[in-house]
Amino acid sequence: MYRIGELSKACDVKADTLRFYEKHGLLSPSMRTEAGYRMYTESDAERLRFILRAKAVGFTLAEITELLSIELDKSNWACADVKGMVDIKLEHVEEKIAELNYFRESLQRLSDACCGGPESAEHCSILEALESNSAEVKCENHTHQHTQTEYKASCKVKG
Amino acid sequence: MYRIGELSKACDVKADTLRFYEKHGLLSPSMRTEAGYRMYTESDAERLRFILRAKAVGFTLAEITELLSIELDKSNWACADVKGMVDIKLEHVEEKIAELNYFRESLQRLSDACCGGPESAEHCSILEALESNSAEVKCENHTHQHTQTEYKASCKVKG
DNA sequence: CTTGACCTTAGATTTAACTCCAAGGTTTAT
DNA sequence: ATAAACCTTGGAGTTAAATCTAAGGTCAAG
Repeated sequence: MYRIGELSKACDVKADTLRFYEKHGLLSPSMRTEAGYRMYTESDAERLRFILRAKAVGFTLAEITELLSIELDKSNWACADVKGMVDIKLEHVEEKIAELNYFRESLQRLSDACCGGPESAEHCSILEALESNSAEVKCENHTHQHTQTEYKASCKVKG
Repeated sequence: MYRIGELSKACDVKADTLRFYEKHGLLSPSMRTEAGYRMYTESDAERLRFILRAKAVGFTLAEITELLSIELDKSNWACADVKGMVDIKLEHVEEKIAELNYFRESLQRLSDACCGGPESAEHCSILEALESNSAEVKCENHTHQHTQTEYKASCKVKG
């Protein structure tokens, strides 16, 4: 059992945010002490972590509420309805994964290109890395100085 | 070359949003007509698509600005600095991908469980699907009615 | 038995990211 | 040549998601 300050510290959110989530129906403490203090269980903490993860990948609180509402228990939902709902979310998530893979590949290409070798190239921005799908994308320092000695070895200047 | 309304329609954003992005340094039209109309090139459109993709996976405009600023051209950046910056973003993206995979697996498990067969189970919410890493997660309709006949066939009622 | 670190509520304020509005200039179609 | 459909700017308003403030109650330590 955590008091609001403890949970807030443990999950790196403000206590105010937890009260805000409660007011908006995302997360309510499982109990209150006699004095009215909120007491959160491990399962509440679990739910909070879910919310924070979902937020981190771009779901809005409204969408998260919807995700969390996917529960059959004692409801009158047809399981086909639930399945449909889940499958829509699933598609949504898969799209996001595809987009992130696109970013990852582009960033990787950019990272590999930079200081990766002595080859010359002009493709030195994210956007150029994105546009290009060739292996040609190489980045080499043209005019800029290297100030951090520990990295100098890996960066060769074109003569 | 697109006028603001054309680009806005093509990318499904408001013209106001494009002006907003311009004011905040994310995207400026490559030129203006004599009358002051904004004219966007294909490359501007490319940049806009990048912004929108990044937004969709949870980057803030400030982070996107930073991503877009990763350009070496004529700068005094040491390429090690740029590489460091890119690698940090890369880690960030990889974390997001990991989180989304976690969602995807959970949703998939939930989807598979629902209406997947006649077995009984109580694990019918996202949170329960998340907690569980066993194959036991099966969802079957207990008390709810099926109203959509086209789905009835795939849902078996426990007698 | 009080000091300081916690907690409570209600409500005001902030921040990011739009979104809208007013007053007016430009283009295009009839 | 004029109405409809564009565009311009500056500034105000909105929404989501916190974050802060004020006024006070609770609790463990010294």
